[in-house]
Amino acid sequence: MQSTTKKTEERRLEIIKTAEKLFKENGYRNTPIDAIIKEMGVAKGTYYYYFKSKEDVLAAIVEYQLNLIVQTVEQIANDTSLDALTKMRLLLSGSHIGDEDTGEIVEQLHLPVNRELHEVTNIQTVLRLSPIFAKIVEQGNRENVFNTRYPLETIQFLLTGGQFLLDGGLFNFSKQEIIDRRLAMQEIVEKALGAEPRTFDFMNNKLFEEENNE
Amino acid sequence: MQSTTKKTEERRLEIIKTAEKLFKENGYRNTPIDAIIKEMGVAKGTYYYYFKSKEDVLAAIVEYQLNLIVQTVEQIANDTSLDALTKMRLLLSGSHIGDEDTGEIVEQLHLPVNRELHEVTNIQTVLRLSPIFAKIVEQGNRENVFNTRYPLETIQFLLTGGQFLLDGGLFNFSKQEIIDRRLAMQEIVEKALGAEPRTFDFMNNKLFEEENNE
DNA sequence: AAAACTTGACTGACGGTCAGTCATATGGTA
DNA sequence: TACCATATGACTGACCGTCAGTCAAGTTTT
Repeated sequence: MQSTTKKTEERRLEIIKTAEKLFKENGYRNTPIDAIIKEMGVAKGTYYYYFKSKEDVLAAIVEYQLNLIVQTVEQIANDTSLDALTKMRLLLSGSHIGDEDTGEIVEQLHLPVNRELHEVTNIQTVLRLSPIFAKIVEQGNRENVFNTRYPLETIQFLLTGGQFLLDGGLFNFSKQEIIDRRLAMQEIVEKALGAEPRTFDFMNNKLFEEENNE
Repeated sequence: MQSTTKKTEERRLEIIKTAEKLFKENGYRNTPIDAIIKEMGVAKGTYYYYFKSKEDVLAAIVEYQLNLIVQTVEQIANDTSLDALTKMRLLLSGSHIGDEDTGEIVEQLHLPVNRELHEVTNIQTVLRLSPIFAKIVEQGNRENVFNTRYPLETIQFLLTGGQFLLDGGLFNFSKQEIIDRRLAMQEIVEKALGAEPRTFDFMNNKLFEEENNE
């Protein structure tokens, strides 16, 4: 029973990973299920034994990626030895939150062809991360580095803005436009959370290191 | 020649309106082009004479609706007799920006079935309204009621948050959750624009009048 | 033997194409 | 003015290819 379950889980994961790869290469719409099963060398029915629809595997991909991220974020958020600002720095310094897993493929993600992928990811990201971040904000309130009346709602708003406007790949901004928006976002975050100006400088650290690369 | 051209425009609009109606009733995906042409009593080819794809008419619907809104917004924004805060009040008081045209149908729009409709609408709304609002913010800076370093980027962030989180129908929030988020949003807007607290009270006026209805 | 898993041919829906029809307009000719 | 030829734009609907999803039957595992 255990080995079966494990095997089943493996198959499921194999489909997820294969689909993820193909979706990122060619886009969700341009990837027929036939392509996935051909790549895997299995029959159509096998796919539908594990997933009930095409969208279903999309949701699974997002859930899988997001679980990894949530794990990391939660670990930091729950570390009682860290103050709120340190937690924020660890979570937000460098580039986007979602980068950890997707990493080098991020470029491909920005194809207009991948709207479906983004859409689901963005919404889920906001919904799952906001309660965790809200805890940190509350901690920051207690530590007197933040001053926020509605921690959850505020962080949810900020995450939404950041996710959809910057990380989501929905808007096709140029490199410079992204920089401008990230700088503005830092100010908005500081003001919204009631933190001192420049408290969130770490959000844009890497921006200037990489600025001259292209 | 003129009458021909006009007739052409009418047909195009007829398709847009028919498609809009069916999309809102049954969702974008669940509305085959065959349904649109059947409703109109024309042939498939007629549709493709005016639109090159199914997505094409979606974009046209959004463009049409948005043009109406942009017109209204621009009129207020360009009124030299109004100060920035009055403009903001006129544009933001009451409920969502996008309500003017969609109005009573808003409920239907919240079906999960209409993601495609939202997505395009949301993005376009942000892109087209942000430069106009930015002008108002700059005016507010000059009038010393606002204090914003990055007017365009800030307003774009705020619009994105508001649009996707609240107006977009992407998140299925309950009535109470929406109220909480709108209250939080007011504070964020005030802080981000550097306005005095409660300056944007008008954003949530109608909230409390309607609160007891359901 | 039962249950879990796999197969792949098949179906139906649907987006999109295209050769062709028809009414009206334009314009040349006598 | 009457007549014919040519062009144009709107429209038709049969047809095609793709693809998500089904299912009855087979194979493997427990």
